[in-house]
Amino acid sequence: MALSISPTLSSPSPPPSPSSTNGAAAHAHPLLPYLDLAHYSIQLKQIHAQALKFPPHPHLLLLHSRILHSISLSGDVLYSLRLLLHPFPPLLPTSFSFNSLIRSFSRSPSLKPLSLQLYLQMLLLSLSPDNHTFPFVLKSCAFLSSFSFGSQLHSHIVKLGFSSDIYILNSLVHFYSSCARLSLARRLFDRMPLKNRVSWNIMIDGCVMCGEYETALELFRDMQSQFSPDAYTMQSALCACAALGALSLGMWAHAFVLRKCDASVQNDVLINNSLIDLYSKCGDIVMARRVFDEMPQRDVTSWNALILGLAMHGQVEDSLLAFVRMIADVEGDKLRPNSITFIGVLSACNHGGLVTEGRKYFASMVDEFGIKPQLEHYGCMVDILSRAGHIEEALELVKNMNCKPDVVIWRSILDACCKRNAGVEFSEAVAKRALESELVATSGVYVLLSKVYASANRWNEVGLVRRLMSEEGIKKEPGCSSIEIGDGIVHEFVAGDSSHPKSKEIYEKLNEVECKLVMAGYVPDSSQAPLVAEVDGVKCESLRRHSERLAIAFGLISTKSGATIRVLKNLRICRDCHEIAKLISKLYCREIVVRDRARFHHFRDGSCSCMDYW
DNA sequence: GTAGGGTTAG
Repeated sequence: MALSISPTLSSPSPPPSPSSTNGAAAHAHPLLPYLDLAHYSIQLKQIHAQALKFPPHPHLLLLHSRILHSISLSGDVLYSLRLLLHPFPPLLPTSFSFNSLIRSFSRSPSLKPLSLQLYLQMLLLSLSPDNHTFPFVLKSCAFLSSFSFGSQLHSHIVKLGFSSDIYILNSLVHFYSSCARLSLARRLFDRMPLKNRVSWNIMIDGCVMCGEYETALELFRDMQSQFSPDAYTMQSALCACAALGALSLGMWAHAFVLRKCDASVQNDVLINNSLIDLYSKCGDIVMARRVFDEMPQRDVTSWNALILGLAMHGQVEDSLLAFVRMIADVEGDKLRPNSITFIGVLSACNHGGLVTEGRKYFASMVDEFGIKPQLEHYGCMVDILSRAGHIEEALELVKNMNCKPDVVIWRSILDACCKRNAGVEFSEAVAKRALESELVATSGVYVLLSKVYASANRWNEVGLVRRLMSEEGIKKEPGCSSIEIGDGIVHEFVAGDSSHPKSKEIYEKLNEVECKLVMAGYVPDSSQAPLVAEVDGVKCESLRRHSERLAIAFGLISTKSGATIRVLKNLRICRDCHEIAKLISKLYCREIVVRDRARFHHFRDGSCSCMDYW
């Protein structure tokens, strides 16, 4: 009996070119062409209802599979799941129907765990996974970082003879790098009998995800002998350059997009967003703004990147103005801020010390925009309050948080206790909470606690902290600064470094600088370096060797007069180096840009863009 | 019917 569509059914217009991949049998049924239109989910359900009204039909099994597949594509995964588990009339589950559902589940963040369950269910029903099954399940494993599940899948793949399927291999490489097993991913990648552009993109992105930026860029170069980069490739390359923070490298990557990529890549929103981020992170906020102004289309992330970039560079007013422009729809972009927008806005308030505005934006995020604050928002807010001296209010906020405070939040408060001399006992209590909330012990809290003791002149306790650290095998992260000189070569310095070939000249320059500074009235401030003081014996000597100072001195002797000196530092810049950089910028007529762990400092004519609030 | 893309507190 032929199925017919009832007159009351609101059927979609027939597709322009009915297609099916299931061979002649698929074409045999008049309903099948409609089923490819996955987005007609209501109509699909109506077709399904019609199909159920009729007695079993020779094509019903096929029809059921196709309905399930198409509905799962339309996004109504729960309907598909019901269809699979409670089919009426009884439907024999097939690998195809399971694959359809596993795919739907692998695309939804909250349902990904269920796709692993479905895979197991498939095995229990003695259905054989095929070449389509594994990419979907591996995608879920990658997202969930389920290393053990994915490794077992790898064994199944080998056992079932799929080890040379390029889709499966690419999915495996992606899975291993998502689980931070980069060497496993790389081994698999290197041994692939055949690689395509996607294989390279996955491997490059894997390196970026795992922080292997130089390797990512090496692979990027290697890839080009076989494939031209696409938007995915460039996205990863730009991200690697941004993380390395070297401006000339970033400019090279931008030039690459402009010269070697077609218009679709150049106009890609994600690529342009990455360029805004790249220039912000490489210290050129003017170029970041230019990319933003000139990009053909913008989305929320474009605005977020601009707001965050401006905040990071201390252009607080412009950052908040960008937020106002964004919500006022001045550009006609019709965008609503998301939770990350508020990270940017609160971060701007924090860098500018704007407590009242910070409170206002935090409240409006919840009341006006209905965004539930996350740990990161509380982190910003606690930092805004405590750095401005409102430590009690910060603690009150922590008490009322909807999530557990992490070590970052406690460290913010401890940092404020330290800077504002909140009292040793109080600070000790905060340090205790910070240490308790730390999953893996790091040096940060100990360093702050030692500063608390140092500012109270309790040197015995400073020694005690040091002993505790060494007993627990915790080492202070060494300060490290880098500077890129003209030709793109990056020179790296650690505190007290004398390994650079030009070390002698660097220290001579440093002596010259300090003589000039002393004559200009500079007095060293060693209050922030209690731990180093003990190591080196003499405080002022240790301050003189801070890595950022060596990098700036090297910049002075290696770049032409008047050129901007750009330095990257892994830790926060100390107060004394900050003071020195301001004076150097004036005495030597140089702009000095320092990116430290938290933000950019632009030193110009004796003052800093952070207005000494950091 | 199959693989790969972004921004986030200190």
